[in-house]
Amino acid sequence: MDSKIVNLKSKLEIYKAMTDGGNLSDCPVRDVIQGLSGKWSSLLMAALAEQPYRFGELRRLVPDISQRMLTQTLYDLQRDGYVHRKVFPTKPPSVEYSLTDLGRSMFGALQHLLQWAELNHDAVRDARAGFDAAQA
Amino acid sequence: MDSKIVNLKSKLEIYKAMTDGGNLSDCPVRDVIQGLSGKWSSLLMAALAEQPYRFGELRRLVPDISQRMLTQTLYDLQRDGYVHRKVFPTKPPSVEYSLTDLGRSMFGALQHLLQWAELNHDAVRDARAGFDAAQA
DNA sequence: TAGTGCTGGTCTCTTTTTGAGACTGCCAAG
DNA sequence: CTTGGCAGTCTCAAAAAGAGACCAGCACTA
Repeated sequence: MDSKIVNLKSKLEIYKAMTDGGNLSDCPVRDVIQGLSGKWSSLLMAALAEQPYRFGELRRLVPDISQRMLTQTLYDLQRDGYVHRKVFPTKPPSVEYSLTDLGRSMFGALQHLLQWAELNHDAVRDARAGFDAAQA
Repeated sequence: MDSKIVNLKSKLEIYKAMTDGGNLSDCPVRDVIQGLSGKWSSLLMAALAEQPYRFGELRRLVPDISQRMLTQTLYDLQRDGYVHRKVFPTKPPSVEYSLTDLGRSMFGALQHLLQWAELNHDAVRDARAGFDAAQA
């Protein structure tokens, strides 16, 4: 049931990479993580990891995202090289979004976290409930 | 150099877990991911995975976080059960933050993503630069 | 021929979240 | 007696996100 951790850097080194020796505003690791830490990024990555989707399909698949945020999140994911945007010159034109190789590679890493969330969400729920009860 | 993926669910299943069969606003997986998707959560988790820190130490360690967001992010992480907050009754009282077992477990999963970011940030940078150039 | 709907968005307005920084109370050192 | 460290809170401004109207172009329908 455990997933093996192979060749990971020490925790110390990971943290160092995120502070980048003081050059905080330009730290590349934080820069990359920032792009993934939006509210909708991981959800859309998970959807597109399953299969390519069109704009309207994604909208129906994730009904509680606003059109504005769907547009913008897809734009950001495309800009960072995770998502490919292909326009078909039909009438009206349709647009298909799919993962790039880089996107699939990144999702391979993100997947661990999503998996953890699925396996442990009741522990988090319990912690939250207990904390709120103790505060009251 | 590759890290082995053991016993991961199919991509389809992960996405399904995030949509939870239509029960979107109450989906536990999205709920958990939401708590981690803040701007500072992963950075503070990485710091505390290295060693316990006090409030002021964290503030100096991450100089570009505002005091308000440091307080609030630590509060949220504590509420979700990842972080333990221990008050020492010195004068003035000092407060130490450390990871719980749940927090360490979660960081084990998060670590893959941080590691990926470190290994691939130049690819993302390149993609971004290329995209911006193409837009201009 | 007028109305309806689908395509993938943009625009504006309001609400929420975040950031910057002043302020608190307590105590110890200089 | 002023200064500084401790761990925050409070207020106000700026940025981000959400809600929903609106756009052009074409197909289908009545």
